[in-house]
Amino acid sequence: MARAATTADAWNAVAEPQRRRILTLLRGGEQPVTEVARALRMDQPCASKHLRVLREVRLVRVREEGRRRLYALDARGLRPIHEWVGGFQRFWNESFARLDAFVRELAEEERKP
Amino acid sequence: MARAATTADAWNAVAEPQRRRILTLLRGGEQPVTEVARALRMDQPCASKHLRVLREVRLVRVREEGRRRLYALDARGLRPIHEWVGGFQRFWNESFARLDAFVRELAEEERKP
DNA sequence: TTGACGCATGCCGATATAGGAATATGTTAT
DNA sequence: ATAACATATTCCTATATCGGCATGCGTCAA
Repeated sequence: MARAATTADAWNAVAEPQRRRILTLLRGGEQPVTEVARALRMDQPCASKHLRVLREVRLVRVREEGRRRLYALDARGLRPIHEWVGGFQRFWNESFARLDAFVRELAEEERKP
Repeated sequence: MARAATTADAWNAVAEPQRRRILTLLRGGEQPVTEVARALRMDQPCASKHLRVLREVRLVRVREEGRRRLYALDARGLRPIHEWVGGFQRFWNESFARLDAFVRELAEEERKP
């Protein structure tokens, strides 16, 4: 079995930094492809392809307006990610506490060997 | 350019469901490889490889104890993900009509700084 | 010492990228 | 009808998976 497709789910789609930049940009409102490309300094086919991935996992919606296609954010698919990661919240604070304790321990041993 | 390595960052590491299951399991405390494999019904080499990825992106730490290696959660790398996704929180509960309103609000604030 | 155990790594195969260039499709304007 | 514009798609190449399976390599026990 190969690696999961980027279109498999929001997790895979969002693992790509360019696509995250697109989503961030779209928080400012819907944008046509060319504008996305210009704002993020990528060429148009590249933007189209990333937007397609985002569309397939439903993180963006498209609206046709004349010859342009306006892409808009649909962040609902990010919610499960936020919730899953949120389940670790207490562990990253705890990690700091443990690390601090460990570091102090080391310093203590250093002082009186 | 090919797709980013799974070891490129926490985003890519965590895009794989099996690895997410491992992290969830490790919230219950450190575990040796075989135990991870048993609990998640994967074979040992598979567990080892996933754990290696998680180790390379520093989402887990290893501690050697005799012939076993105890893997422990280090959730700090999840924090940036939580924060980034959290930036979209206001966008997923609201209906899209409200979202439009919000966008206009932003534009308004932009106009008069 | 000889196994048995715990774990990591190597190889294979099928699949899927991301970006770049060229091109196809479709819409508006002249 | 034709040109200009906006977007999507196709072809290409290099690279990296993920799971199975076999194997290598320390470490502990009899």
